[in-house]
Amino acid sequence: MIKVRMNDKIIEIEAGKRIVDLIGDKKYLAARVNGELRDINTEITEDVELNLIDFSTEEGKEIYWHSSSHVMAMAVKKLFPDAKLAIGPAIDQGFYYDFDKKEPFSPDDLAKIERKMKQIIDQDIPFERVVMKNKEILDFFEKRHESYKVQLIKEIEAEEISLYRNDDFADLCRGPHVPSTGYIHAFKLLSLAGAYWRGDVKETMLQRVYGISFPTQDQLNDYLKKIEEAKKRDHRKLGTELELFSIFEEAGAGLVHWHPKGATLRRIIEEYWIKEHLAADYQLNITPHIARGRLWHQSGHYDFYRDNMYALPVENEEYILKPMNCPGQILIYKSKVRSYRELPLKYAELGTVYRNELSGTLHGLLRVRGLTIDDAHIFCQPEQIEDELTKVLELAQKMLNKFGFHEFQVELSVRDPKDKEKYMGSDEEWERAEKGLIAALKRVGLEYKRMEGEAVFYGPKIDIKLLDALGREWQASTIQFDFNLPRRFDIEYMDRDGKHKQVVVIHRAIYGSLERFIGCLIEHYAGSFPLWLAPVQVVVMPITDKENRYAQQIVKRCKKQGLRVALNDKSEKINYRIREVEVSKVPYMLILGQREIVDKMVSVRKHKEGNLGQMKLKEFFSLLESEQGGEN
RNA sequence: GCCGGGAUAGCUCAGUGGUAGAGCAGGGGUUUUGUAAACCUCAGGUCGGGGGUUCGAAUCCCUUUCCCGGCUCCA
Repeated sequence: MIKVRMNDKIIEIEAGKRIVDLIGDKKYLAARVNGELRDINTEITEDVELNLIDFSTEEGKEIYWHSSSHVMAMAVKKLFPDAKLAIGPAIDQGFYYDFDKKEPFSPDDLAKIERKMKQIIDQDIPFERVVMKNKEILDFFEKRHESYKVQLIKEIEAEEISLYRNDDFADLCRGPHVPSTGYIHAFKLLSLAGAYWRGDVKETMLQRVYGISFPTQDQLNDYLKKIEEAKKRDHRKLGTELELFSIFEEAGAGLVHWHPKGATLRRIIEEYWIKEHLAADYQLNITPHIARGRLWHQSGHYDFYRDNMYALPVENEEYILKPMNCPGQILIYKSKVRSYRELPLKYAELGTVYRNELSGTLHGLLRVRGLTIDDAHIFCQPEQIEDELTKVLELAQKMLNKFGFHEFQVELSVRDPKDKEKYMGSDEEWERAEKGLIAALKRVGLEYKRMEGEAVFYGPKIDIKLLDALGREWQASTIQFDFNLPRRFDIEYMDRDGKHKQVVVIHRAIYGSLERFIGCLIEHYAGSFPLWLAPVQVVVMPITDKENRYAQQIVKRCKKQGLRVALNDKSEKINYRIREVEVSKVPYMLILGQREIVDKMVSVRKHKEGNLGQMKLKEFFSLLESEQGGEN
């Protein structure tokens, strides 16, 4: 007999029993055996401590989805024996598997694969772990003509490698897996996509199938429903419905046209930005949209960014439509000798730039070709770095919070320690910059993820990412050191000791771009903007035309109060108009009938909440004032 | 840019080789309305663009633009 401590209970069993035999139901998918992840098909031969893993945990989900991807691959191999297996991992939400197959999958194939998966699940085929010597396993997959697996094996240094078998299907895999295919209950294949082998453009394009699975049908239904709900928040859909913006085929891809309501929203966001930046000692400047080619040669953009730049001929010279604001701002800095007394000097600009992004990457407002960066450049001395970075992070936090963004992913991108050659700047600069970034993150108390080797060649950076309705990450704020431009432009200041010294340049943006930020904002609020952002804040509605004059007076007083107000006096029933305004997501309606005229009141209806009853107009104004500031 | 799927009225969508449709939105009229859709009526489309096959194309083929989902890229 051996002792097993399982989920904090100790039981005695005979040696050689499998973990799964100790468990009653199929809830548990795998286990940690003395801390190590194992299949629950594993036999127990000695005293151990077991922690059972179910679907509710991150690990559980990963195992479940990974096993699901094996089931999908099994089905694909049965239906299309020529398809070669590439990789099939679990991802944040579900799983995928990449196949190399001559004929791409058609959407109809998904249904076929699903049916075959169902059969495989019904057969409840065991997942069997097999450990082989490196050489053996190589032969095994070579015989099966699984060339991608062969490539992967060749890169594994371990002497023994595991694979998982289900009948005649086998996949190179570390595991663990659920004990048998019957553990996969509710699943759905979601989409098809092309994906390069190893994410490399020069490699073969594989066929990727995405799917999701859950232990119960209800969970699957909930998930699918959630996706449907998220699609209703899509900023592209809401942008049209709420008349915020358009992107026209006839005008060009990725070029945003702001309608009056969208332009109002954007103007409010810009005005808030200006207010905060002036308060934080930034100075505003404005730089031109085009500049001579030689400027972009000097900055280095011409060498590194040419493919993304739009060029235009001007007389006998090439001009460039600016893809960035840095060179212009730097010229302003350099327009005279700067003293250390001026530093830190902070230039900010809502700079509209144009970038020739690959057509396949464009996405509503979130990825465009013409964008306005809320750009700023901080010129400072080395010893000012930490304070300045801290101020930027504080400002970013404050401003993002103002818009209701409280949770965001923060990434610190540093250079690849193994390949220091490919970066500009000295070791000293990199170390100082990185130290400053980390210290600032610590000072403002932001959790962050360190991204080794993700820095751009000219310096380390911090990125803050916002999520869209479907949970996809989009970079908003960014704080980047630049060791390149100060050298290329000889950006200096006169120090206290009378010597010219190279200045430290930090690029930073808080919104990232107005376009992307507003795209995320629309999805964040699902189009129901808080009062301070709503393009129209109040709609005044007389019930019949007997109240029109009173309504006009109310509109006038609202305008005088500084509200964005509209009158809706069309000859539709009041219920019709209430619905009309309700779906347009305007925060407040004032409904005026004979009663209101007699009592000198307004009847207030709040978006999503309904009738708040009658009040004096002054009371209404103070009600609005209490929520006018947004969050903070 | 690459892989796959798309594009029909302002919007959402039906229409698989034989005279282009619906709902909503819009115009006109009737209705004067009390907290989420009154009624009648009218108008609206080179079926994304170009080329081809066919007696005949929204429908089949080619091409191009744009969109969607991924991949890649993201100074």
